[in-house]
Amino acid sequence: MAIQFYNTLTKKKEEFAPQEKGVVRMYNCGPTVYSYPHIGNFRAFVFADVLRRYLEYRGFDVKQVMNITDVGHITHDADEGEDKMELQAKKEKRDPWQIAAHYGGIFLDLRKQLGFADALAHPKATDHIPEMLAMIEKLIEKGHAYVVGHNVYYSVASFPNYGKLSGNITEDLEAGARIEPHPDKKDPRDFALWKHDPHHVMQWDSPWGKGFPGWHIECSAMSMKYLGETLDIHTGGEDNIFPHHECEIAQSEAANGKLFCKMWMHARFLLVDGQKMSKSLGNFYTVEDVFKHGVTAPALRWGLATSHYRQQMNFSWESMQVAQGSVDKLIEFRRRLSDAHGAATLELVKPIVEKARKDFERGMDDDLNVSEATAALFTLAREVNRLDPNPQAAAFVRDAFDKLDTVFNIGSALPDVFTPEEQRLLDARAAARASKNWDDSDRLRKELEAKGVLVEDSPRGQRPRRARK
RNA sequence: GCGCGGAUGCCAGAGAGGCUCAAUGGCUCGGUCCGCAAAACCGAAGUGCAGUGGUUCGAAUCCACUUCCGCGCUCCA
Repeated sequence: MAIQFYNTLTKKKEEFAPQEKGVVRMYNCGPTVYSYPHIGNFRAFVFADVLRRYLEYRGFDVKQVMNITDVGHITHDADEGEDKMELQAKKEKRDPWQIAAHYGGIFLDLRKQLGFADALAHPKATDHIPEMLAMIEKLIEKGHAYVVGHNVYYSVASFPNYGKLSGNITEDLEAGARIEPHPDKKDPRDFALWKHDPHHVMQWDSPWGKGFPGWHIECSAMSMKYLGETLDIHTGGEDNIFPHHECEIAQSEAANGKLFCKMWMHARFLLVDGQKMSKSLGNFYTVEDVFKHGVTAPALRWGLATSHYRQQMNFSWESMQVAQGSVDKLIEFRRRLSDAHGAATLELVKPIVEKARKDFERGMDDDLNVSEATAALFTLAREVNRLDPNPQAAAFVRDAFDKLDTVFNIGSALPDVFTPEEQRLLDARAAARASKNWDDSDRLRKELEAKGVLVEDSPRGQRPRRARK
């Protein structure tokens, strides 16, 4: 069966077929690094990572680029209000460059902690000013942009397809009464490509004077630089659909005369207690907050990844606990496979594995139906546990499971490590058990538990593992 | 106003005409194993797919209307 994804552009599921056989060019809208990323941000990023990993699982060479926006977002309109970077800089009494470096670093570190596959590049807007200027000049040449004073605007009227992604048309927007006439703009829908503002801290020279790039141009310029004029997949949060992605299409297609992207995929918002996460409601959690609650990185990953990306997901601490339980269960399954001593043969186990693989792929092929895919993993675990495989059969299952887990990547193959002190206590407990000294044995187990090491006894001796906390 | 998406068992959450009188986790109860604990496994319980009407031999699944909820419409992943 072919891989199908829901395309925001066509509003239906479509068979996925990249331009170049076996290669996927994917651009993910990344964070604006003005503050700590929250788990809602990470839902979109985890979605992008799982998508990338599944495509790799399916044998594609995925060229993935995720930008880091470190300039240019303005709090209100493309013309007024304060740049968020600069606002935060004032709060922290630092300059915007420091803010960008600081939070950008945190973002990359969290990616690592959450087990993200490395992207081909994480281009920063500030490193690509020349590319943006070149694109703006091209747009002016082609008559899609115009200069007013030291500012440059994109002329929406020059691009008839404007609105094809979001379905927004001018009249509707006006009905929403959000568009106000602007003295410099020929059309209220027009948006800034280059802005002049003497108060702005981050400034660059341009043919139109000192200024800074507009809100959308970075993604057009950078995706073209790293991935070419036509992308196979472009992802982002649902809020990016309009105006951000609509404007990207307008800029890129006007500049290059080519389709900008074939497949648009958007992750829906993460809600908290049924409402959108927002600072004013106080239901705003950073990744760190979640870790502080004792949720492990794999569990957060799992929790964010295993509800369908096009479905609003309701975050709760209970849902995190459920995710933790699921992850622990699968990790435990993986552990047992390394320690198998049952009787079931390879022949018995093979059809179970085959079925799991088939079900897993059928689910993921269908627009990343993660519920079906994870159900296959749990069924695999239960059926294999029931059979109790011999070492050879277990090794076969283990290899298959590890392959499947490259998609959700809960890190189940990572061994537990114990400190010398913990190892000493474990040895002592093993000795106590050998002489049936249950009092010492139980005492040592408690001691180990306090250190975060859980010990389970089996007919073949004790089995220690690190508590997932 | 315009445009999306949703309402499934105690909870989370799949299923999009018959193979599903509802996958998979969790929860509860009983059991196997077992020094204890844990894990694993086995079994049981519970409900009937928001409501109404329709299409059909047959509907969570299609159509219509109703009710409720969330999101977008230049801050946002």
